[in-house]
Amino acid sequence: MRLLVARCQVDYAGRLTAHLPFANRLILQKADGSVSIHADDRAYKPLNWMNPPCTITVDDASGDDLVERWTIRNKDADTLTISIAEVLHDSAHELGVDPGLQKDGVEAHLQALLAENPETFGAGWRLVRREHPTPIGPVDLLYRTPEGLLVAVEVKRRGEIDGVEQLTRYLALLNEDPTLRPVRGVFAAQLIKPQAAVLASTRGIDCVTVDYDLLRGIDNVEDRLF
Amino acid sequence: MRLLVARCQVDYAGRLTAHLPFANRLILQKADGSVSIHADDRAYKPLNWMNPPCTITVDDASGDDLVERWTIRNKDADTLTISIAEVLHDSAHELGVDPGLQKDGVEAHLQALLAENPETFGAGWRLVRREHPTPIGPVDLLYRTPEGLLVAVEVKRRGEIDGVEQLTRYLALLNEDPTLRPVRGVFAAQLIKPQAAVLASTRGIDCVTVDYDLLRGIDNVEDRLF
DNA sequence: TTATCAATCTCGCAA
DNA sequence: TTGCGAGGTTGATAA
Repeated sequence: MRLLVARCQVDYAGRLTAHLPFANRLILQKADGSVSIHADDRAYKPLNWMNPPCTITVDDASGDDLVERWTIRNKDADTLTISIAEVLHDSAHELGVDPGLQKDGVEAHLQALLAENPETFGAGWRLVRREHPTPIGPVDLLYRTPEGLLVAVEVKRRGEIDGVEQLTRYLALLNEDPTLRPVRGVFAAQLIKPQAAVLASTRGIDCVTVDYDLLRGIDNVEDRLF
Repeated sequence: MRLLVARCQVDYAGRLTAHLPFANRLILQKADGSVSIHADDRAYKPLNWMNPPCTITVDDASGDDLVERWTIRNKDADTLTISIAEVLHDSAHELGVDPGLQKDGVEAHLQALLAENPETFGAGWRLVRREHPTPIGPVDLLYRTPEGLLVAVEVKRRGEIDGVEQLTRYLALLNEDPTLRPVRGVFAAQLIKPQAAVLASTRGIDCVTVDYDLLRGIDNVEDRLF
């Protein structure tokens, strides 16, 4: 990884065109060839960047009163041009391959917990299938109630309007099949936004707010029993 | 901006929990207090980060064979813990405030061009209003055809299924108003994905693929005439 | 390769 | 403050 602190001007041309006037910035060149330009604020997002794979060409541009000019291109012919006027710091470091991030608590885990705990929705519910395939995508969870009715469940970490729309499309499709009909819908999330809840109710979809920590607790208790 | 290259272990607890085992990484501490941790690949996304505003506490952790332990917290009590075992590089740089990015070519510009060129959709079309307000959000463009019919246009850079859903909601609402009814819909984008086009046709919505460069050309020609 | 969907999304704007 | 939509979204996964 090369760390370059420099007074520079940056131009990007690709899906949009963007320009950064001369100022002091950090330029990061990584082992995969990627480049990013950071200002002295915001943790997450660089001012400009070029994702790998890309190629870097370095030109002498002393005629333009520059130390160097970098031209970085990817396969879509997007170009990032960095005009370096003054170098304030330049160092390189061998970091090696990163062992990578271990995550927990995402939607997949929530779905798995709900698959293992059908009673979250109602007494006597049974899981029919996870990721039930349809032509327009998989239904997260499909249950059968004690009355023998099918219920399609859409799981989100945060329940927003898009999720209700998605479930609505699944329900319309499932209810076209006479062997399944009638199929009800349940929108399950850790947090359901009011607008999503209102839209769901107009569609006849029930909302269930899920307590992730509680479910995980139930799961742990069951683990201990077995 | 402080640049720290160090062998470190990182733990995040917030919306999810995540763990990074010991390895050499770049730690960026910026003037706004934010912190990000980068591996030697990927231009855009840090492995871990904490957005501003946040507070950093530095502890001596020599008892754990560490140089330092940083604990970073935001207002939601998310915590990012960086355990630093060895420092390979440490430098600080005054960059000043960045003049910021100048952009062109986003959806807003596309919408402006379409507002100025109603004939893109049909001869004799007139613009009624940009950002026509409704209770569920603004309709991008509202036109009247030579026949006196209203047409709501949703503009996207890339036309996908969500955009069709959005326009459908607007049309349902507009058509509830007897003083406007009937209102047709047009989905306009630089590129319309097949799935979106199919969904639009089932909703009776027309699709128009817009050539941004051509429109901009027309615009330039008009500028010259005036 | 393409399509789909989640993300500690981030970021900006408006109510 | 919250909500909503765009983003050079990025990134992962399945078809």
